Amino acid sequence: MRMSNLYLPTLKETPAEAEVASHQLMLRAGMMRTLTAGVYTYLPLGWRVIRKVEDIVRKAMDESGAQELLMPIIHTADLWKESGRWEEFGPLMIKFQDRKGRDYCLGPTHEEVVTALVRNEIRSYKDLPLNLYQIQTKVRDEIRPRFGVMRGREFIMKDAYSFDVDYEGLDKSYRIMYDAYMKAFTGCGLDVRAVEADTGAMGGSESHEFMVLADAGEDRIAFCNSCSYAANVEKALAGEKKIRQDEEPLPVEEVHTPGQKTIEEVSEFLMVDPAKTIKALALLADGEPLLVLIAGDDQLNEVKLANYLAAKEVTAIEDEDFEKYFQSSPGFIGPVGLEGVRILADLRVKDMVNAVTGANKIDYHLKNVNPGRDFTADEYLDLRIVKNGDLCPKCSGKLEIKSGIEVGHIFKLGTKYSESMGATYLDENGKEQFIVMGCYGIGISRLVAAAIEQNNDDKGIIWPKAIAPYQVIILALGNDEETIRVSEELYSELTARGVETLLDDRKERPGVKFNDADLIGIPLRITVGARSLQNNQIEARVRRSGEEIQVKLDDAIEGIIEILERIE
RNA sequence: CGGAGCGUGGCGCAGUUUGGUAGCGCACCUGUUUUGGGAACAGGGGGUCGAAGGUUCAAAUCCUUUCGCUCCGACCA
Repeated sequence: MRMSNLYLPTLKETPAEAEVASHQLMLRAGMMRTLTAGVYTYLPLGWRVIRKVEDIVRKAMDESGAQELLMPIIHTADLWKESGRWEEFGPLMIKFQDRKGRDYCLGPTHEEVVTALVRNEIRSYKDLPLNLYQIQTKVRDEIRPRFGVMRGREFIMKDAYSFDVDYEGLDKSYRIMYDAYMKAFTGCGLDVRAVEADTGAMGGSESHEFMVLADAGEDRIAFCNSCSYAANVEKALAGEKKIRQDEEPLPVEEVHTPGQKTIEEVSEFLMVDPAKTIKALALLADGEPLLVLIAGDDQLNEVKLANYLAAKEVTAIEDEDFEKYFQSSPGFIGPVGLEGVRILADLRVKDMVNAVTGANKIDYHLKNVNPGRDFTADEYLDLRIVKNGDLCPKCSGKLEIKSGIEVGHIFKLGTKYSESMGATYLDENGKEQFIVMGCYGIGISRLVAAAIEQNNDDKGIIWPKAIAPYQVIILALGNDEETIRVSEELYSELTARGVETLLDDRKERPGVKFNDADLIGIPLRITVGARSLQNNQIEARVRRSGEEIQVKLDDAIEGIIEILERIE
């Protein structure tokens, strides 16, 4: 492609709307433009990268035995009502009506549609296993779209659905997808880690997320420093740490703590370590009041709690509703003497000795509270968010927390959708059975953003070769005859050899060309200009390493291809 | 939805406190000279100051309402 003809509006300045590197660079490098929050147009350069990623993913899927199809974006409401997710997904879906007043939504995901398809076609165990996938635009009215294409309201996703006769088959299908995903991500030149994950709104049993480690990531992942354990902190279990307490339990003491409500305030006021305080959280689990106790220096993991309670919604009790359930006010509640409310406590609370907690009396706390002696929790379980340095649940190592971008997620769904939507087959005995399903997603557009997060410097993007929009960019510096002749020749020969090449033939000054080439991140830059043509040479420069190589003009094409082959 | 901030040519911003009829840099167009890391000079085009209503002789500026965007939380590929 000649850059004089390419629609590539690069920006010298960073648009104010963009905060993270990938968002800024996608705008600056002329890859995309904003229509409204979380909705973007891909310009030619950006779309080329998207298509590169799609092709790599498509190849990995096809090789795994999955088959590509294309499902509609418009979904009928009755399908979603069948699965029970019309209400569950609620405002996340863009809903609308047609001229007859019938309800629809734009597909945020396709379990319903694919299950409706398959239940009509699959009759026999002989038709299974089956894996169907598509690459398509998904629409989700995210509460807070952000970071450009990282969390858009409209995004490109590869979604696959597996159908098996039993759980053993699902395990196999799941493993095949797991491997295909690693292959696809590696093929894109990304450093991706698979981590254990919560199943969330998808339902089902086992689940893994594929994370690109990057500071801009919205997810926190716990890695063990000595074994292979890795999990999203939503899911990560806390290793049980027996705290040896040498202290003798002391008698409970009521202390006046006027206006001291938060753990920080109380621990500072009483001069005790926050780890020796008990945080009491007043919550409503599907309308049921609940007191949750965790150590003052821990945070409640709401996912763990909701999963344990099998609750749809866990929320904090609003200040104005507080009196309905408790005698005191927020900031002064505690488990001692509390009646009529279920108490759940984190395992760490169980071992605490002489702790501080609310006295259930405004402006008072209790010192020297001892679990078991002064109050009884209905249950002790793992409820906290793991922290840096926590024990690994699988071995004796320690956990380290890192940020990551979720580029893929795979789920063992089981029979959640086949049961609610009646997708069955006949087994060898002629008996009707529910199809066992799995679902598997890759955020194609997010993956592009993640790749940029992982590969950039102060000059711009540094594309991994596999997903670079072009492999080589030729800069023609100056408009003397020789420069033009040589760069044109190189351009047409490289193109003929199948090397995707950009020719910067614009009437721009050298500095502009150098900077644009760096900004759009083409892996290999070739500079043609009078300076080195004098010595019958052209210059090659590797974007990532900065390495500069003089290439003899006589054998330039072979030289360029050779360099290109050893670039990652 | 809760908290914070911002809307002024395509992009980045000043002007708003103290009302006086819109400005700077980049980009764009024309010409000349330039040409190895975002050129110089000269000339030029483009903005109902997010929108609506109000106060005033006069509103980008003050008041009310509203829309949009960004950031922090719950959601997720």
